[in-house]
Formats: sequence, structure tokens, C-alpha cells
Amino acid sequence: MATERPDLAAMLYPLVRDLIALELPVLAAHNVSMWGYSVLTALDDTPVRTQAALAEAIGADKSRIIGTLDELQQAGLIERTPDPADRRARLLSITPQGRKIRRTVRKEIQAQEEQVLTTLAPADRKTFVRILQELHASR
Amino acid sequence: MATERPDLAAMLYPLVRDLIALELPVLAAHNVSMWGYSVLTALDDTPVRTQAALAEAIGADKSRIIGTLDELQQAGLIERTPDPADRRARLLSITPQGRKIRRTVRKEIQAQEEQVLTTLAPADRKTFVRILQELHASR
DNA sequence: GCCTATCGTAAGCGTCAGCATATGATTGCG
DNA sequence: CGCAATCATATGCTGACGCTTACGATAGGC
Repeated sequence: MATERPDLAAMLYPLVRDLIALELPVLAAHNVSMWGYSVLTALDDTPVRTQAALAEAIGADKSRIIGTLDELQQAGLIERTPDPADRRARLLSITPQGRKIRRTVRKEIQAQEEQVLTTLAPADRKTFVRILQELHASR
Repeated sequence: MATERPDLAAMLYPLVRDLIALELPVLAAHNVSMWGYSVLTALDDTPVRTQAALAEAIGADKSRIIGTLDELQQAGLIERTPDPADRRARLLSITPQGRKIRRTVRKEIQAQEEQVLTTLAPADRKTFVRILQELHASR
């Protein structure tokens, strides 16, 4: 029973901090904000949805996400078409260009991430990512 | 080569979010702020130091940490004594009471944390914590 | 057909973080 | 001695976030 360890959050937070610091330059290079990237990711993984649902999915505020969507739309990375079935709602979808950018950015980000894991043994590195994926999938 | 996975940050961030949500009630129950707990932890692990160094150690702003120190001092959880060798500096130390609170809080927090990990197989749970500790130690 | 709920949008609120700057006490170098 | 550096502290700025309220358009139950 190893009670003598730092809290999970105390260990994870600096890690996330580092990761974000690595991500920012990549995002900036592609003119995408963190929220923007978050939106692209969500839309690429699970296409259509309503804005409120999208906001909740990425843990953002319904009203604060609008500016982000405006930018993305103006940049041609997403489309916002009125739902013919319910004209209150806007169907959100990622454009081919948006998909392309999202995947490029992801590739670059994941390359950066390796830096953070370099101190780990290769086996541990794989295990860590695997367990993390499980944790993430089970939310 | 499993390129098809979410970014580390995308998986870690919600996790940290959840963890913090679990921590807040515990901290509130003991009248300690997040920063305060962070300070107590740092001081308990590595006793004396100067305020600027402490601030940097916990990733806080040098000036924004002062209010936290004031509160902790007033609550009798830390001591701020002028360094006799350099009267500009204040030697920071945790009091027995502060140490007691810190350890109580940590115990309760770590109990909460288990909830987040319940979806993992027991073996994975241990492995995850172990790797995380390695990552944390190698910073 | 009405009333309530939902959706996107806009605006305002208080909070908090990071950043910069200023000041007063003190130190240490030259 | 005197000057630059260091430390704790105070303060103000800016930007982000979460939360709340309001509003117009629209749907859907009754």
C-alpha cells in the first residue's frame, strides 16, 4: 500500500501544463485556437451535432463557443447549415479542409508529445498511453 | 504504430478536471484553497525556502502567492519568520498543525481519486500510478 | 391556436490568472 | 561609502473563463 505518493492531480497537472506548452506553437502555426482545435477534433470524430451538444462534449460553455465557431466557419474549416428538420438548430460539420488541418495538427502535436515521454522506458511509454486510452474511453 | 489515438492532453485534461472536482469539496471542508494546499504540500516535502522559490516551485506567481501565505499564516498552518542571516527574506515552514491538515487532506483526496480509477483493472491501476510517479519525478 | 421549451446568439457579471511595475527594506560588491 | 541587486509586498492591467439573463426564431405538446 503505497500511501506515500503525491496526489494524482499534483502529478498530472504539471504534465498537462507541459503538454499544452508544446501544443501552443503548433496550433499557432496553423492559426487555430485551442478551442478551435477541440471543436475540429470533436467534429471529426463524431460528425453532425447541435451546438449545445458540441459545447457540452468539449466541456465548454454554450455561449462562449460561438466566437470559436464563427472563426472556424470563416476560415472554411467547418460548416454551419440550418437543420431542415429543425430550423432552430444548426448542423455542424467539418469540411475537408478542416479535416486536413485537424489531422496535420494532430500529427505534429503527437510528435511533440513524445518529448514528454522520453524519460520513460519504451514499454512503459506504450503501457501508459494504453491505460490512458482506457481511462479516457470509459468516461 | 497506433497513430490513431487522441492527443495526450485531450485525454489528460478531462481527467484532471474530474480529479479537481473531487478535490474541491475536500479542500473546502478543511478551509484550504487549492493554492494553499499546494503550498502546504511543497513545504511539507521540502521545508525551508524563500517565498520566490516557493512560488516558482508550485508554478504560481510570486506576487499572487502572498495572499495565500497570509491566510495560511493566520490559520496557523505555516510560519513566516525573518531570516536572521538575510533579513529581507522570510523563512517559510509548515507548522505541526499545518502538517496534520495537509496529511489529512491528502488522505481524503487520495481516497477520492480511487473513484476515477475504478474502471481500470487493479493491475493497470497500480501500473498507471507507478508510471505517473516516474514521469513526475523526472521533471 | 397557445403556451412552454429549445436553439443560437448577445451581453454583462464576478473571479482569477499571468504579466508588469513600483516601493521600501536590506544586502553585498567594489 | 555608495550603487546595484534581491526580497517581500502592493497594485493595476489585460484576457479568459464560468455563469446568468435576455431575446428572437422556431417546435411541439395540448
